[in-house]
Amino acid sequence: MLNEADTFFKMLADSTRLRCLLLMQAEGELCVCEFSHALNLSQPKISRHLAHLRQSGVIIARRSGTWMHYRINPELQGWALEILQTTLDGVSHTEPFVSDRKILTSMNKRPELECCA
Amino acid sequence: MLNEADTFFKMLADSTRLRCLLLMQAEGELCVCEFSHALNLSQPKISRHLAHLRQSGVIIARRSGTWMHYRINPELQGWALEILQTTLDGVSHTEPFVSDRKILTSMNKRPELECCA
DNA sequence: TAATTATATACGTATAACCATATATATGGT
DNA sequence: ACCATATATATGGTTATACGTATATAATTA
Repeated sequence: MLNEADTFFKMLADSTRLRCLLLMQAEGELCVCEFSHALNLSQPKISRHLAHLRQSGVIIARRSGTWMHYRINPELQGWALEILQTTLDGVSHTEPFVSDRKILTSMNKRPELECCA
Repeated sequence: MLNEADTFFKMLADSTRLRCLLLMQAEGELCVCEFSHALNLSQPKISRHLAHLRQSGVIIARRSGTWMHYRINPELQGWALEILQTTLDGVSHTEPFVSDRKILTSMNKRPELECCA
């Protein structure tokens, strides 16, 4: 997918998806429970949006045990990757993005940070 | 408007609006008849999308006689302006953007290029 | 004032997007 | 096999978006 530029922007046009994307852009790989905790949104809601992002090719997934880890697709076209970074730089100091990162980094029992990566 | 980043991306998430925006980003100020001609889309369709872009603050308008000239809002936040340029650079060599510009520049009787700017 | 050109809006409809809740699957451990 | 945890999907309802067509407004000119 992602032949069409407007498809890429559709993925950024929902606040839940944008928060997830910028969290990944800032922090790298994250799993569903981390998104759910950081954004304080239900697991099905997060999961559905991540599935959406994955289907459109913006992110990729990796399973590790029961955890699914998601990250920005490094094979995205250069301009798309650049836009993600520009957006992060532009809005990372504003809400809700500040809180999202803060809550994430203060989360304990994060899967990635334990044994099982 | 445009407090919210996802609102900005919503504006880019429709192919008609994206084509109009990139045409403005590339060519500067344009009027409705030029969009309608270049994209080969009906006047009401173009006009409605431009109104949408204007309401969200992404573009601004200037009247000159019967013509309405639209252009990218120069007071957009820096990151938003940067994204428009990055997008243009990234996709301007692909369809439908190539054709749009080609048809625009080969259009005769363009208002801006005559007396009445 | 009437006609013409350029643009904007209104109306009805179709489709798509999002949501909350409930349930299903998948993995690992006992 | 059973249970617990992590994640995914399905269902039904609500709202938002986009569309084509018709019509309205706004400015210009005769």
